[in-house]
Parts: sequence; C-alpha cells; structure tokens
Amino acid sequence: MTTVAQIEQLVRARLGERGLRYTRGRRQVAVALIRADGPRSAVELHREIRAELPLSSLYRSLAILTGAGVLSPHHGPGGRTRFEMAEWLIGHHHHLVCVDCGAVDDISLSAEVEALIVEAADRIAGAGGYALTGHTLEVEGRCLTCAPAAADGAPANAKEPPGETRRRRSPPP
Amino acid sequence: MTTVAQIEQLVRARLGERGLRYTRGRRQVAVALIRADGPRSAVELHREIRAELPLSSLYRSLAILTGAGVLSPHHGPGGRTRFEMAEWLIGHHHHLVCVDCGAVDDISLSAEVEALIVEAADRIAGAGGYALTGHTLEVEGRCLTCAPAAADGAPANAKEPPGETRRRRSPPP
DNA sequence: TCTATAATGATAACCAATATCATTAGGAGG
DNA sequence: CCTCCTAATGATATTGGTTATCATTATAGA
Repeated sequence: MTTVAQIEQLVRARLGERGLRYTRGRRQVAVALIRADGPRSAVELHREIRAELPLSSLYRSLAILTGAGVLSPHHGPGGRTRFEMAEWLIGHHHHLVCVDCGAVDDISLSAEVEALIVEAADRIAGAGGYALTGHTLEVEGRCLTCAPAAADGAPANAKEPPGETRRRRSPPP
Repeated sequence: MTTVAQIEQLVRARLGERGLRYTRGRRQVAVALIRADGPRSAVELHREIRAELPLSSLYRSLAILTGAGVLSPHHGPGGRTRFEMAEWLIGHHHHLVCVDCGAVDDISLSAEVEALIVEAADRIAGAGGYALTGHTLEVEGRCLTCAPAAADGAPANAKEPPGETRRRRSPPP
C-alpha cells in the first residue's frame, strides 16, 4: 500500500528536480489532495485546510504543482477547476461526473476495456497530429442529490450547488 | 444526409414543446453551431456571428438552448465553456482535447469499442447511484500549435492561447 | 388587431483566477 | 551558526468570463 509520506517523497523529489521548494503551504495542499476522496477546487481546499493559508497562496501553489506535473486539473461546470494528484502518483482512473453539480467519483475499468481504449486513443491522437498525454472516460449522469427520482429524456438546468466530490480510488499500479 | 434546415426544425419543435420561441438571436446561435466544425465558446461565436448580437443576449441564448437540451456544454481550460449541438441532433461522438489551449476535435470510435464502453458506463453509473445521461472519451494531448516538437515526460504549463477548435464529425445515426 | 407574455439589450454585478510587489523564509556555502 | 541569494509568501488590485437586473420591444395566439 502507498502511504501519504511515500507520495510526499515523490512530490518533493519532483519539485527538487525543478529547483522548486516543498514548503509549508505546498505541503498542506499536497497532503489534503492525497488524503481527499476526490478532486477538489481551490475554495473546497481552502475550506478543508483549517490553517491560515490565504487563497492567493493556495491558487499559486495549485498552479505551481500543476506546472510540475504533480497535480492534474479537471474542468467542471460553473467555471470551477478541481485538482487531483496526477496519475503517476495515485494510479490511472476515470471519472463519473454529475452534469449538474460537478461532483466527481473516480472509477476504474476492466483491463480489457482499458486496453482497447488505450489502443484507440493512440491511433486517434496520432491521426490528429496530437502528442498523446492521456485519456479519461467521463461517464456522465445526475447524482442522487441532483436527480432524486425523475429522469426523462429532457434535461433540466438545475442550478448547481457547490457539490462535494467523492472518490472510489483504484490502487496505483 | 442531415441538412441545417432539418436540424433547425428539430430545434424549433423542442423549443415549442417548452413554450419557448425560436427567435432571430437563437436562430443565429443555432445555425452557427450547426455549421461549426467544433465546439464554440460564447466569445468565439460572437466573433463568428458578424451580426449585432450583444454578448448578453448570446449568453442568454446559450443558457436557454442548453436548458432545453439543444446544446451541450464542454468545460475546458481557462474557465471557458464551449457549446455544441446535443448528440441527438448531430450524432454521438468523442473528443480529442488539447490540454494546453483547449482546442477540441470530435472523433468516433469503432462500433466494438463503443459497445464495450456503453456497457461499462451503464454498470458504473448504476453502481454509483447516478442516472446515466451519456459518456465521452476524452483523448488528451498537445496539439501541433502547443507542442511543435518536444514531448518528454514532464508537462509544462504553457500559457493557453484562445485556441480555435476543429471537427471531424461522425454522421448522425 | 389586440393583448399577454416571452425575449431583448444596455448596464451593473459577480466571482474564480491571476498579476503585482513589497516582505519573508529557506537552503547552500562559508 | 551566520549570510546571502533567490524563491515563496500574502495583501491587494485587476482581469475576464458569466450572470442578474430591468425597462423596452417583439412574438404568438385570440
């Protein structure tokens, strides 16, 4: 099993390679995201980190860590960007997204389906002249909170609450 | 082959069902998106529609059409939301996304891979208690403009230009 | 045509995210 | 341990996409 401290070592190393420091603020962000059960927005993190970490610093830390490849961003409804640890740190996974509130669950696919998708992605990126960096299957639906019961063919445009995110994580390979 | 006018009829009908009017501004937006070779942001549309359609009206039209299930939003980098015609109007497809500038190509998968994904999505949504509304495979990479040559393991955080989008569309079933 | 209601458009307000810049802190060498 | 150089911080201002407000206009139906 991969511990928080182990992942932190990898993060520290990665930052070191780039002449960046693993400071208190960045550690707080990293640890919170390692422990989180799903992607988190800046505001959500700010709420979770009880410490007196100003939003401006938090945003900067997120940008730095993302630039270093430690975090990967996920763009959801409401113009909110949520961040999670990059896949080389917590393993490959996909997303189950609520189209209304933006809540995200991490999910895994069977090895066979995964293999086929990788193959297809490879071919597609090549054909489009893209340098492939990854892929995600976004399974879209309405979560229990947003669709308590009804679900006909016609989508409604529910005003999105700052929905929390959950995670069912797949173990890093 | 599906013509612009035919799709417009479907849109008009859908709006009618909901007591909404298919007005000049909404028509301009719809036609532009039907003709577009990829998802478009509000600003991109505003640039394309040479007419004197104010941004405030454009945003409102996008919201109305999305609420009516005519458009579907795609959230990309830079807090930009791009819109395209919903799949029941232009057919099912997936996305090839540039992680830097947010440019999007529409792509298709083989029937076999598609079938497997649908099956998996169904199972996953059910297990998570979500009401499934769809799925998209996001193939992520760096487009030729954003990655002219280099591509080592370490992601850089290139400042994103307001990248144009292209489309290779799959015919509606 | 007349009327009720939806849609428009100019403007202001909002809010996530970024830039600025003086101050503080961290790490390497002495 | 102390110093110095550089990166990082934090308070603040600013940007930019998007939404709300509200008086005016246009549309569909009687």
